[in-house]
Amino acid sequence: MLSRLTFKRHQRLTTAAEFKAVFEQPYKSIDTYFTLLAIPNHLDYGRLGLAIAKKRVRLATNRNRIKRIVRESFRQHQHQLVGLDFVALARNNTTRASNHLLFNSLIKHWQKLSLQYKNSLSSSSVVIN
RNA sequence: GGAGUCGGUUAGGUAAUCGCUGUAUUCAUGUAAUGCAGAGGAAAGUCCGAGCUUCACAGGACAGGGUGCCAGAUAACUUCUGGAAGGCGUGAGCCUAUGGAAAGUGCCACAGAAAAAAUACCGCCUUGAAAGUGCCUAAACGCACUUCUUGAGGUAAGGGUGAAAAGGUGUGGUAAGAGCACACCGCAUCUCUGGCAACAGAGGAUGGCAGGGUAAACCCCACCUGAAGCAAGACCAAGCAAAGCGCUUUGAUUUUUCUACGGAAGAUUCAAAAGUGUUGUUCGCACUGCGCUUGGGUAGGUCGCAAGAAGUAUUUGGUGACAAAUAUUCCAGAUGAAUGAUUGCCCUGCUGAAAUACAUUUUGGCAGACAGAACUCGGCUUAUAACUGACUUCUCAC
RNA sequence: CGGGGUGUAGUUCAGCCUGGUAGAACGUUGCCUUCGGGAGGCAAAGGUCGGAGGUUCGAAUCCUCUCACCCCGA
Repeated sequence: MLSRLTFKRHQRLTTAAEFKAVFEQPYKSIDTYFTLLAIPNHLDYGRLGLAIAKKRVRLATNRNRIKRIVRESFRQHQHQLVGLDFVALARNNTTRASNHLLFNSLIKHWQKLSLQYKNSLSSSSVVIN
């Protein structure tokens, strides 16, 4: 099913309740450009929400650019992001960085968060056993 | 070539791969495939003006707000076009809330005699008194002159100011002076001529001048103006829970208490205004409890939502803004918010190097701005890359 | 998206409506007091009034444009 790299509406967080859930007790990954939050969603695909604050990125053009980059990166790496809900938050430096830098940063975030998720899965299974 | 003024155009292109939103068609009805469409000149600031929607209505008077040379354009405007006047610039050009200060009120710091109707300080002039000096005389009177002295009158020429000082210059005139008179200039009023008008005119007549600035101070005059906004509003679905407090004034009636016997305070009943909405007040209109505090529920979907004061082309009218006619086109509709990412080649600009026929070629590097629709239009303002046209001025060459 | 408000010493605010001198408190610095510090007393410094134009003789104040920040709204 996930052989194609699509990004459809159901793969996005749309309601306030879904966003609130992610902010409750997430796995975090932070660097100079982004703060990423993630929780398990018990689905066989990943979902992404964007929270680019107007306070952090003042111009609408830049906000749109950052959102597109995050979505594009998520689309390309969605195979390793199954079963998680993500929320991406922008930081102060994000506006000044080039597209290339942002892509590299995001790749590291995906790896880190998916690793955390897998570790927690294995540890919980050990406890059950 | 330098400096500058006024416009105009475009908003990098293309290919490959992977995506996003809407819509049409197809089928196996889906997390599908294919086709088509998919940000701007400012989408921005929200500074104006409209459409549209709601508020039982958009009605009157006053208040409040806006605009302010004239004529026109427009659905409308604080916009635009053409013209007038004033100012700035060598010039091309640019700027101007540009009606009224002889309707009234206010303000004009400091300085200055005075900041507005000059009882006008100093000064100047005439003159009375006083004092002094000189002449004369026996002395006084008298005459002449003087004054850190003083009274009365005339005067607005001059006066270290100030942003601003009461028409200017000259001549006459006078005790000194003054539009007091005259000449020229300026000003005001009336008239004539041109212009739809603002206004213009070294046209004519009259007037000695009519009394500073400020109206983006109040104000007067003319014209305009209901309010809020698509989170307006309509519908569907889901859902809960209500509680407490307060509610004026006047008149009359009955009654209780206090009393300095005039009254005062409280309660009952009735009547009248009443309360809310209509920007403020009032009349009018509509509705009938209203206000405050605490608490509870939902924040999902559909419509509004894109064929319009629409775009493009041509013709005609007009100096122009613009209008009319004909033909033709359908051109974004998202909602934690689509319109993108990567790479190659080309294009444009800047810059380095090399070659030479000295303004071309080759090659390398960097850059490609400002910025993202959120109901829709017409403007204004601000941000901003490149190309390009016309004109002005300066320098050099011919 | 729409509506509204605020920008003045280092900080929190007056002054603006009604135009001519920018002021208060806290803080800072210096001196006094104390064995020393704190508290207290005295004195001083510190301002493009967010920015740019306009009106006026003169603008923190009036008008226009602009830049930040804040608040409210199904």
